[in-house]
Amino acid sequence: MSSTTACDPIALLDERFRKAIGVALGDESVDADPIIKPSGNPQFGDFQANAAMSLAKSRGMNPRELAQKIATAVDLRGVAHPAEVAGPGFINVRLDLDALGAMLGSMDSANLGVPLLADRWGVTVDLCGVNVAKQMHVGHLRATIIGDCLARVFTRLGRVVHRENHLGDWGLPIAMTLAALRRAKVDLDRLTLEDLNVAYRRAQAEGRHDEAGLAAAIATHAGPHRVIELSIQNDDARASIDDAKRTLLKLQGGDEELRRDWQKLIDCTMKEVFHAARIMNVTLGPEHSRGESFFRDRLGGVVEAFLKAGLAKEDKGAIVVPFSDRERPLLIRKSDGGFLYATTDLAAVRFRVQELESNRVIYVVDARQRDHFKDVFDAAALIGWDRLPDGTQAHITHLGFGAVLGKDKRPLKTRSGENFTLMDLLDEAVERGTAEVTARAQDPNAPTHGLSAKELREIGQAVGIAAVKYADLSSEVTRDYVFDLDRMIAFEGDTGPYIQYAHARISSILAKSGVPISTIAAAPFRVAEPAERQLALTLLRYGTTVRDVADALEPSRLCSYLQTLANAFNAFYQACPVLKVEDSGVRLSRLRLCHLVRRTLADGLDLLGIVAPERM
RNA sequence: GCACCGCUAGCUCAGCUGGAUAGAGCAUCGCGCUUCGAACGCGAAGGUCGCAGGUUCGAAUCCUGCGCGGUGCGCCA
Repeated sequence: MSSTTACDPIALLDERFRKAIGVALGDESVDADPIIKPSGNPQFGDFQANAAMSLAKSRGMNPRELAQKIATAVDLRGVAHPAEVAGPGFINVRLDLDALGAMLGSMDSANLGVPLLADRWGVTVDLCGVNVAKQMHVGHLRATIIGDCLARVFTRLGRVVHRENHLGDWGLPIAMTLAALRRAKVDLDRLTLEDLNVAYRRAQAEGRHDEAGLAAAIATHAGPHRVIELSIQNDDARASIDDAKRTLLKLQGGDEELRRDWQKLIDCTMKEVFHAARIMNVTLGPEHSRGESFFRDRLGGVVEAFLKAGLAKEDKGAIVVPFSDRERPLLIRKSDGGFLYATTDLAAVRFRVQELESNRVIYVVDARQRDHFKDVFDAAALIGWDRLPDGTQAHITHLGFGAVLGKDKRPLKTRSGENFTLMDLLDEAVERGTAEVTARAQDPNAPTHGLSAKELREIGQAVGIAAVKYADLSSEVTRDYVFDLDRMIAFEGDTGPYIQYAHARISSILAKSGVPISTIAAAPFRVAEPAERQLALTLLRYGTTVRDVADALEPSRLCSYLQTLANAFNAFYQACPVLKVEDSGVRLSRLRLCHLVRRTLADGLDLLGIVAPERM
């Protein structure tokens, strides 16, 4: 028995029932999934095996009879009470108290029952995805914290993780902004992100001129938005576009002065990105930045490789990669010889798989780019860039998250009517969190009473940011994102602060007990009360939950788990006295349960990138 | 025109390879602190799971069609 199954009742029961099914069907070589699940209702026990019904169906047997055979054959000695058959063929299992205690003891180790995945290859997570010269908006919140969470989870599972912040730092838009700033003779050393953002938008507006693009958009039934967008143009654009193109050529040519100015735009942008990352408790620094410019010398090679492999062809002066199963090809070189973001993305796929040696690449990017990534990934597969040097197949996934809109389905606005930026959201969250914490600290009985304003603000930030991050991470990634500040920064119910609160309560109990941790950690578990049992069973699901989050790329499962655990603790705490209970054995057992819950909550919150204060 | 995503309680959402009576939170109505932290717990009420067929012992879940909403669709990124 591995250290993981030692504290995972489902894995243990799976093993036992697998054998029993072979025996019951009279064929020892049968290896069918017993389908072990937690019981939906405590009256049916702790777990159920649901395999008998489907197995009986495919073999033309009576489901209840087969269930009975399996229940008789299964060896649950030292694990659970005898299995019972119910309903159309459910097999119910109730764990033995000693076994439950032993499993808890096994979980109460350094890794909390989280399995280590032995895999020498890396996992690359494409996250954040900011554009130079643009303010971060609430959409970047998702790309940043979902990516950060997954990176933490894979790291926790023992994988080597590469965080890749694929900056939009190259190409015509940046050149346009740079050219516009230079024309306006703006002092780039005193640049603010707001100046940059304004210049970016103005440059974009000025540069909208694209007759060829418009014709193509109409001819290929492009969406109405695109057609309208391309239609609103004027001839003045020609001049600024030309200026931008000249600037881009000089920049690409290595012009020293231009290169320095370009770097100033990046520095100005990233300063705020890293600031936001610190506030959000996201692990993201300069070492994770690898922008489009990094790949600029590889773009020609990408096109050549496709041409050489016979996978690309010329079409109307451009180079495209056609697909057999759809009309739309992937454009990798424009008719004017320039490259596109598809070219860059192909270079990045190749780099991530073959140079970073990742057999798992996850793109946490807006769902609207689904078609684009499908094309890029398919093209990469055609040419074999989805395989590591030794031939190992890499799994490349676009984790597309939904649009971020207000209740009115329009872009978010602040009270003053400006665009709602990420910093606006974070500032508001920290402010409200601090106000909440400060208000509660006024109570003389509050554990936070008497803390300094600085301390209260630190806690307030942790609480406010937890509210925002939890609200985002707890809903299904792929769904559209309906943004409501008041609900997002809520502190009651199904929220991040609810989980933090449980953690703080436990920290307080443990401190108040005066019992050394070493004594607590050595106490035998004595799980008797229903609320204790429920809490114990919930605890034991932690390891598989973390693994499931990585498999499914769904942070919301971890949120849901932690919410259930905190809830089970609160119910337990209500029903079972800890410090006040007479029996010292029970008291120590409950303290150890508290300690294990605290560690699990802290670990889980950390995987979400949420700080768990001792007091709040 | 084609493709993709979504539709579950008044609101916001869970629902894990099809399983027992579809679950939370918010809001509403009750109950519980001379305090092991009430940012909590217990209970009540609230649902033709978009609609219609189909598959089967069993469907919110799988298949088909339709409706509504959103998004995307070659020289921007």
